Amino acid sequence: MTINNGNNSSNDNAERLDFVRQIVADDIAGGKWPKAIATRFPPEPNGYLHIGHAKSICLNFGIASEFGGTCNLRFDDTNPTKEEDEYVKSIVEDVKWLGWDWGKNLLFASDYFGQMYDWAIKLIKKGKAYVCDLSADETRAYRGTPTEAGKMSPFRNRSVEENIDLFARMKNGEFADGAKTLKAKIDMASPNFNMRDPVMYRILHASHHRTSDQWCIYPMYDWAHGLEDSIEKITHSICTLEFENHRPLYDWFLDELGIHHSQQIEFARLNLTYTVMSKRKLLKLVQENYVSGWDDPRMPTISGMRRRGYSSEAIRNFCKTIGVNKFKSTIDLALLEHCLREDLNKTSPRVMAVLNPVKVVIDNYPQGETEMLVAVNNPADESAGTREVPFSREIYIERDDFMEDAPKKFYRLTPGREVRLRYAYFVTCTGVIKDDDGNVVEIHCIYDPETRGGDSPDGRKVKSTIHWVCAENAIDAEVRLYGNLFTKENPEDGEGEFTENLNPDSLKVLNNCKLEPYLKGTDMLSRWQFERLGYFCVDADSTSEKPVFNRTVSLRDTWTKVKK
RNA sequence: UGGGGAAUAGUGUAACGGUAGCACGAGUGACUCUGAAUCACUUACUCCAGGUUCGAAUCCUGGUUCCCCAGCCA
Repeated sequence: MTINNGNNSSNDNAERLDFVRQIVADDIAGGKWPKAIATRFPPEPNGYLHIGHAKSICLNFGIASEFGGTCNLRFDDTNPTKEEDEYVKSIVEDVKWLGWDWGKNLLFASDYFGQMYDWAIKLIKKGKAYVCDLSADETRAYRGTPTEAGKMSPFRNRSVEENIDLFARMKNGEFADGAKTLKAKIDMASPNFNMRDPVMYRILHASHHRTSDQWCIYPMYDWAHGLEDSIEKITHSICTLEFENHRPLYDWFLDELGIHHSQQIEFARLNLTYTVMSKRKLLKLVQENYVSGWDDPRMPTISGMRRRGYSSEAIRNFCKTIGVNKFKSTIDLALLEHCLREDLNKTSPRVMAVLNPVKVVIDNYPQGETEMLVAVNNPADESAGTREVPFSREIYIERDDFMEDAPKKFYRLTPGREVRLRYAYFVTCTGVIKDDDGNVVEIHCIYDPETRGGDSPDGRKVKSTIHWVCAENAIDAEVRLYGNLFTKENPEDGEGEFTENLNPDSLKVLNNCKLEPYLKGTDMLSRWQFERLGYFCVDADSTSEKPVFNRTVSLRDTWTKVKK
């Protein structure tokens, strides 16, 4: 079966299904689930969402919407020692920003603690669970090794009555943290460690961000997750590869309980070059101040990317492009940037900005005069219209657009050469003024009044067009240029910690940037293309006196390749 | 030296016994009032060895390599 999910551009070609969608399609075709299919995205609120989560979000919500099902946003909040409400808020915001809708189903595993407790009692009564007094160290020792079976806990054969009593007292807080656990009674000789009497509950006298001090015991992932899926009548429980070994246990709990049994399907998590993706590592970057926070624009977090200027459309297209598979792969960051530019090119209005200004004086232009010239807002979108840009005798151009001794391949401004000032005039460089150290501080030009608007009536051509900003009306701005956070494709490479591969030049702040006046008072997060430079967005640090722009991504640049 | 997974151009992903295709990247050229975008072309792939078959990336056998698992984390 193939489906066509509407917003794909490849016309009549039905999209091929990835292996997860294939399973869902087959299940529907075979009538396995008489009602609509149901998926869920189950984050633990112990960190911010990142681009890897976006892959999972797009998979789960995407499948639900393509197959006429539903997708719940469910917090897997079973470990109060690591979870916080701040994370819940950010996750809700990020999923929403990505454009997905969970309807009324904003759910919490902690709401099911009562039901889970009852089911644990049921297993105890069936003789399939017991209270164990072994310490964490002892439990590890009893578990055995890959080649040797584990040993049975001396507490494995307590009576049902004693287990029920002890378990109730665990719940009531009569025992210290770690003193006892509830374990499933399965098979200490199983080659799969997860089946060697896994812990179902541990004692934790910790305050939970939602249930406060109501519970002294908290369920472990393996016990809790399938129950959560079952309660919500999830049909396809999609998770990452490392849970493949856990599937027999997932199935065992649901079968022993005889309750709704959803199918667990595992896919490979996303890896991206030049970035780390584990929450532990991202947390370290935040806590040890390698970055300014979870939403630092260099972070692969959804909030960081949003602040950097990514559109949710670009992220969703990326997730669609990379596909879904069962083996470890690492996506080239260039593909993410391609998806970004593809969207931004269509949607971002163009504007002129000079990041590294040098003054140009047009000697034959009338002193004290200013005129308005018409500029196109977005050549990729005619409906974006035009705007007026002021021009006068003194302007700024990019320092990189001038060279005194230019190589043959350099066709920007150089003494004696005529170039076009975008939407303005042809100008010819007549000379430069330098300071004592030989740095160019001012460039002198003459202009051709006949070329107003940027075209020459005599049909003469210029080799290049450069951008500029009128000196008198320029807005001063700060611009932040971001590079890769790490210097290595795989930040784990090398013998040291991954933080040793941090790129010291991942942030460059430019304080003397000049923007055309059209940009005055622009909205937070609004996205622009600075012509010939890249895509930029307004940062939250902007003030009315000084706007701050983030460079989302540069334009593709064959010139720097030519320079080699 | 136990168990569970997986291998297709540089990267990612299709092909479901019948022409190994697509995207990104890289390269070349065209066009251009953004050295952008756009367009055209080029480049390069089935982990290995056997077998079944008219025909194998696909099925079988045996190997190789990589990933995951011994938290009272998820």
